[in-house]
Amino acid sequence: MRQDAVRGHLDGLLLAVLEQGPLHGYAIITAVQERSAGALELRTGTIYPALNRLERVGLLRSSWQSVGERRRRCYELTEAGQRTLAGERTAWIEFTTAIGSVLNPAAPPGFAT
Amino acid sequence: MRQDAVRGHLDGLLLAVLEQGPLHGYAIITAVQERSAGALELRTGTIYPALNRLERVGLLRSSWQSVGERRRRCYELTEAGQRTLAGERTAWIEFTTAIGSVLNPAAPPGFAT
DNA sequence: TGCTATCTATTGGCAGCCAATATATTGGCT
DNA sequence: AGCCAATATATTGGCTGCCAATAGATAGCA
Repeated sequence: MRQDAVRGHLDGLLLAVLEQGPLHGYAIITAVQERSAGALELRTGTIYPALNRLERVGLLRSSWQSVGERRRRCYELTEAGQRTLAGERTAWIEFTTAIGSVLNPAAPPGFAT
Repeated sequence: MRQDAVRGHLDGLLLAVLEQGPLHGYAIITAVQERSAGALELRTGTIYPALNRLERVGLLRSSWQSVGERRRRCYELTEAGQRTLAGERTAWIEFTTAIGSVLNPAAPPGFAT
């Protein structure tokens, strides 16, 4: 998988893994990795700025937690984030439909199978 | 549809529309537009450099044609281009599978429907 | 005489992800 | 005790690759 593959779809990925409950940054990376069967390996330089941006625009909310001496910053979806996630899913379908129909055109009308 | 949406998939689109026969640049734009039901509107600044690049690396071959006074540059797939197209289709499936499985996770094992 | 469609082409810009880098804790293995 | 991998957060600079803007030419129609 091309490293740059998530370009344009990162927000949707982040929102999606946070849908089922709060996660901290490192856990988000592993969650995306697991759910994509290892295909998508996000880097810290990719997600931390993105998470900050998503919080800044009100799609996420964060809070610091402590596990012993270790601090974690947990992110969770806001209501706006949930609505945006729904929009991202719709956009994803439109996107794959568009590209897919060019890449694999349907048989023309009247084409006998 | 985001304008920037084809990023990373442009080559596949160009190769795919050329699979069924040679086309010139302008016709490629309309072909992509039609096959995507209007969703994808490529610009000249997008495709001409891309077509040149694909020819330079041997995936396309071009020839000038004349229709009256008007000149057209027709592109067609080389054999390498056909092989690359097949690879692009495989990569597309892997890509959509990866993103899709994160965006819309399958029900976990044991989840009663 | 314009306006739209057809046709090719180049350049600069910039959005957005990544590599590299920095820092610190924790737990297991030897 | 010492080392290393895993866990955890964060920033910066850079580059890829598409797009907007621009340019120019022919053709047909109102």
